[in-house]
Parts: sequence; structure tokens; C-alpha cells
Amino acid sequence: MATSQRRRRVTITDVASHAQVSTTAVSKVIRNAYGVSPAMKDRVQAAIEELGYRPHAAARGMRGRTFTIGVLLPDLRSPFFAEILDGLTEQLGDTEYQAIMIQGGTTHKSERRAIDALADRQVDGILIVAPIAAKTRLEELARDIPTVVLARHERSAVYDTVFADDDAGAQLAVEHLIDLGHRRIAHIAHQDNARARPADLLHVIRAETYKRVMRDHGCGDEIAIATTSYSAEGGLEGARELLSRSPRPTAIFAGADQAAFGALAAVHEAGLSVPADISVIGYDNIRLAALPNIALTSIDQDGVVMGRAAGRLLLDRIEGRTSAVRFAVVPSLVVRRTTAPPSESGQGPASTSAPT
Amino acid sequence: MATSQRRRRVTITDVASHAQVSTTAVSKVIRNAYGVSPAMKDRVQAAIEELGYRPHAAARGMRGRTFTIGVLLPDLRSPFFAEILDGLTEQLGDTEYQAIMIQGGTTHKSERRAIDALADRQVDGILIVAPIAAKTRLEELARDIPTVVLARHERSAVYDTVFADDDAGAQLAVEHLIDLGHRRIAHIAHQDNARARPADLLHVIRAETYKRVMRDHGCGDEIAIATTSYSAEGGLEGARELLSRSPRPTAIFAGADQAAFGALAAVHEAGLSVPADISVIGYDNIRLAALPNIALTSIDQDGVVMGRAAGRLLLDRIEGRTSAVRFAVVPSLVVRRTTAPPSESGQGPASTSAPT
DNA sequence: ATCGAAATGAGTAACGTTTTACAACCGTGA
DNA sequence: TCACGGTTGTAAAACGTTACTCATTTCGAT
Repeated sequence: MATSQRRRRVTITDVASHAQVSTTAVSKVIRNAYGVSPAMKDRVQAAIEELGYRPHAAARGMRGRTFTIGVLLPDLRSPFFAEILDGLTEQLGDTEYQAIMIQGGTTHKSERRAIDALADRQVDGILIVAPIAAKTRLEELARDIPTVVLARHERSAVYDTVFADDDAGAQLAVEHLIDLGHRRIAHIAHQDNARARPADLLHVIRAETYKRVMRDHGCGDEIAIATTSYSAEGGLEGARELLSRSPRPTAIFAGADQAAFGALAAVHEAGLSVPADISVIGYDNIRLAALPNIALTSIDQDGVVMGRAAGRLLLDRIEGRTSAVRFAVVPSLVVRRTTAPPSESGQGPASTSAPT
Repeated sequence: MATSQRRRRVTITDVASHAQVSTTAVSKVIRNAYGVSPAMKDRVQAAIEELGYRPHAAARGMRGRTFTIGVLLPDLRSPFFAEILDGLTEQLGDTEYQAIMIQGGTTHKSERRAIDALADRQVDGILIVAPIAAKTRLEELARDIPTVVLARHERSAVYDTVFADDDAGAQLAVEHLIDLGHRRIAHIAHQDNARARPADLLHVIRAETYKRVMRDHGCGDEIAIATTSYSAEGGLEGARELLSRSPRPTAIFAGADQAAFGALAAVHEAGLSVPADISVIGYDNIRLAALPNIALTSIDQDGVVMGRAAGRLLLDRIEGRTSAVRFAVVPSLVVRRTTAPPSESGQGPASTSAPT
């Protein structure tokens, strides 16, 4: 018989009667609201301590705040999200607020369900990371709940945005390769079914900037893009396709490090070497990129700073700010050993014969 | 003036008055409880549809359920957790339950705070992944809230456990190396400040099994362990240390793929090659391990199945089951290209002279 | 002393649901 | 016709907290 009655939680009433005061007084102490004498405060806090009382979030949510920040992540697979969360957690640090996460998935339906779930749970604020929902839907949400959108560039009057300057970052990447002497630079892009204005999506910006910079340096004819996804599998597939083209590119700019890993694999698979035959540059500078055997050249953007900023903006909004803010982080180039000047011999040893 | 009054949410009362019935009736329809005629049901559902009503989770939490499953993850950096969550989400699928995640961190204090946060939010069930808390604390929690613990092996009367058979997995790994002819096999282990019985911790089991299998095959004298952490950085550091020993090991069994990546880096750094000079085997079979240029031999354990099982056990418990269950997944060996027979020449080319 | 304002505490009504209890209605069998 | 049991609906009381209102006390300035 594994019964063992589920214990009743200790409530504010228990504390009040134990401390011989009203529940109102206890509530005030908890929220350190105006109108409690030091004596009262001590007394109540002692009772709280003694009984191990913890306020019941659902009940609080009925009247006031839930002290909960909801974070919507598309998935848990990107190491970059972990950094954002670290920043957010740090910012929430000693406040009473707690971050909870929810997985949005890749379809509109699943993302919708996740957002609704957060709204149903009466979170005090929402951080939406790289959503695929349309701007109008996000604004609808933001009218009800303080909202910060991370990783999209749009300008909204009702929510704040936090993002890295992807235009600058992509320019750093492509110009780094051009400075090394490359001209046949290919790009691996990402495709999802986001309903945002394309120009507000970071992966579109990276791709567009790639094209612009190529043209600016007279390499407009060398533009070659494989559109797959920002993942290892996507990078592998995309790079395979790019490497099969003729003439073969001498460098690949992958829109994300994960994709760059896939690209490295494809290069290896083709019997070519990095950076002798092909240079590869990634984006995000995830930790694995720094391992000495990988040593991936990448674009660093400080996820922790972005997470911190998002947290602060959210807290401000909860406190009542209504004006909208855009917070941009500036990325930087981290040169490692996957990029080098192109080899003199136009095509490497493993070049397959041209078609037809 | 960015005012735009925050709209009042539509409540059960709104639905009731719109459908000209009592709130009780609406509540019954929502929960499809006993005592509603088909006519009533249709009528109410139409009203719900029309008004776009969604039940208010906090209010529900006051009397009944919150339809929320809390998931405590130590961090977001392990790709393995993503799989568990996929399995859980799949299992929760079309139920009304929603999974929310919270980051437990690496200290007892932060994990405690996270668990309390879930309890305060009145989740209906908790999935605790690889916790560091003591068993007694988990049992205390489990007496109040249906709980499933994932990745620890202990046997509890009040909560369920879901884990992979790490003993079998580690044995597969070590015997694979021994079958290839290796004898000087080193191990990279993980250390944290968990308060569990050591024998219940997966990383301890992997290490102990490594030692046992070594002894069973007469390699007891060759046992060499570097205790760092199951991360790329930990693997790098650990492998550096192991490679500096003399005689140098011919194979490394890393307790996790992430650590194996670090080990690969260290081997490369030392001017040695895999698998010619050193074989490396990981654990978890994360996606990156399958990339053709990495091709890491690893131990596969099905995280999705584990997540699904955890979800089902949780739902069962919420429905009233009180008996405890232990669910174990059996791992399998995935041979790729980082393991091979040891080279004949005892030490590779980069061997440093023996000390003294 | 007296007045008024400020400080302090308590009582009570919400908040949006679920649960319990019960009333009204129906058809059925005696 | 009556009593009865089952069905279908409603009213009202929780659940634990906060916000609002108001009464009492304290204290400084006159």
C-alpha cells in the first residue's frame, strides 16, 4: 500500500494564523509592499521560515503576477539558444522571476500551440526566439503580454526586438574570404516556412548580404547558393551540391556553424582538404568550433549579451514601459584554420570532369 | 501614445452567458465530464469556438489540474536532451498536457530553485533529467507530485525511473575495443557533485563497468582514467592528460560523444591520427557523430523511446497509479571509423621519451 | 490639548475555474 | 396515478492569493 497521503501545501492563511496576523499583512510582506512595520515584517518572515511557506503561483496568477517568463524556442538543438538562456537567467538572477521554456517546433500549428500554452499559463512576459509566425500574430500577442522577439529584425510598435547585426556579420565573413583572394565563394542558406517579411529573417539577411558583397567586389557572376537548412545534415547536403558544380567553389560561407560542420564533412567526403582546396567559414562561433582539430573560422555573436538584454527589456516592459526598443549586437570575425588563400591550381586533385 | 488597452481575456462566464447556460455546464463540456446532453455539448462548443475561449490555466490550477508537465533539464547543451523531449512531446501529443522546461544548472542551489519553481506552479507531473539532488529529496518531492526520474538507476518506491542500461553499453564499448586487440584502453569519466548513491549515477556506472571489463579480460593493470566532464572541453583536457602518460593508451573510451570530440581534438593536437595511432569510442551516438568526416564509433541509446516512456509513466501516475516502475532501454554499438585494431608499433611516431 | 495627516493593519471582494450538492425533469413499472 | 431511479442542468462553495476600502493608531505641528 503505497498510500502516504499527499500533503496539503502550506498556504498564506496558515502563515497568518501562525504569526497571529491577517493574510493581508502576510501578503504585503511577501510582496514587500508599502505599509508594514519592521516588527510585523520580522514576525511574518519568521513564520514563513518556520512553516516553509512558498506562495502558490497559480493563485497569485489569478490576481497579480505569476513571476514567470515564458521562453519559446524552436528546438533544443542549437547551442546558441543555450547561451541566450544563460544570459536571460543571469539577468533574472535575484529577481523573483523564473524562466520556463517551451518548444515551438517547426510548424505553424505547433508554434501556435506553444504560444497559446504560455498565454494560458499567464506568464508575465514572453521571449520568442526565432519565431516563424507572422508579425501580425506576434503583435496580437504582444498587445496582451509583454513580449520581446529575438533573432528577427523587424520594427514593431508593440514589442521589442533583440538581434545581431547579421548584415555586418555576413559582410565580415564574405569579405574575409575575398581578402584572402577567393572569388568563387558559395553560400549555404536556410529555408523555413516563416511568415515574416523576408528582409526581417536573419538567414535571408545573411544570404542577401552575401549576394550584395559578392556583387560589390565584382564577383556577382560567381554567386552560388544552396538552400537547405542551418543544420549538420543541411550543410552536408548543401555542400555536396555546391561541390558538384563546375567550376567548383574555392570557399563556402555556411550560414551557421552546424551547417559548416556538414560542409566540412562534404569536403572531406569529396576527397578534398580544408583549407588547402576549400575554405569554410561558419556563423555563430559555437563552442565546438574552437576545438583544435576543427578550428572553424566563424562569426561570433554574443548570445549571453542578447539573452541579458532580452531579460532586461522584458522586466522593463512588465514594469510598465510601452515604448518599443530595438537592441542590436555587433558580431565579430574569429579567424581559425579553415580559411586560407585559395590554391593556385584552379581545381583541386579530386575535380570531376565537366558535364557533357 | 502606445496605449491600446490590454484586452480582458474571455472567460468561462463569457462563454456561459453567450451560450445561455451555466458556467458549470461549460466546465463539464470542457472536461468532457459526465452529465451533458449532446445538444448542450454542441451548443457550448459552438460558443467556445465563436468566442475563441481558452481555459485559464492558473484558475484551473486552483481547483483541479494545470495540464502541465514540468521537465527539469540540467542544461540545454546536450543534444541527447532534445531527443528525450521529442519523445515526451510525442507521447503527450494529443492529450491536453503541455511540457514546460526549466534549467536546473549545476549547483544544488540552482537545481533546488528550479524544482521549487515547478512545484510552485502546480505542475501535474515532473520529469527530472539527470538530477544531482539526493534521493531523499526527490522522494520528498515525489510524495507531493507525480515524478519520473530519467538517467538515474535508483530504485524508489515513490517515483519511476527511466534509464539506459549503462552497464551493458559500457561493456559493449570496452569489449569492442578489446575485440579489436586493444589492451591499453583509457577512459574519460565525468564528475559532478551529485548527492546520489554513486552506483546509481550513469557516469559512475560507465566508469565502473570499464574497470570491471578491463579486469575480466586481464587488462586490470592497464586501467587509466581521466576524470573531467562529459563535454568537449572535458574530453580535450582528459585526453591530453591520458596521452601524456607513458606508455600511451592505444584507445580511449569517452563516456559521452561530446567528450569524444574533445578527445579527437587532443589526439590531433598531439600529432597522432585516428584510428591509426589511437582508437576513440564515444557514447550517446549524437547526430554529429554520424558525419562522414567524424564517423565516431559510439553507443546508441534511444532517447526518443526514453522520452516516450517517461511521458507515459507520468500520465499513468497522474491517472492514479502508485506502484513504482523502472524502465530500461538497451543500448547498441554503432561501429564507424574511429576504431580499428591497434598499430603493431607499440608507440606511434609522436611518442615522447619515457620519464626518468 | 487639539487637529490632521501619515502610517499601519484588517476585512472583504474579487480572480476563473472545478466540485459538490441538489433541483427539475424525464420515462418507466407498479 | 404514484413512486422511483436515472439523467441533465444549476447554484453555490471552495481553491490561495492580491487589491481595494476603511478603521484605528501614532505623531508632529499648532
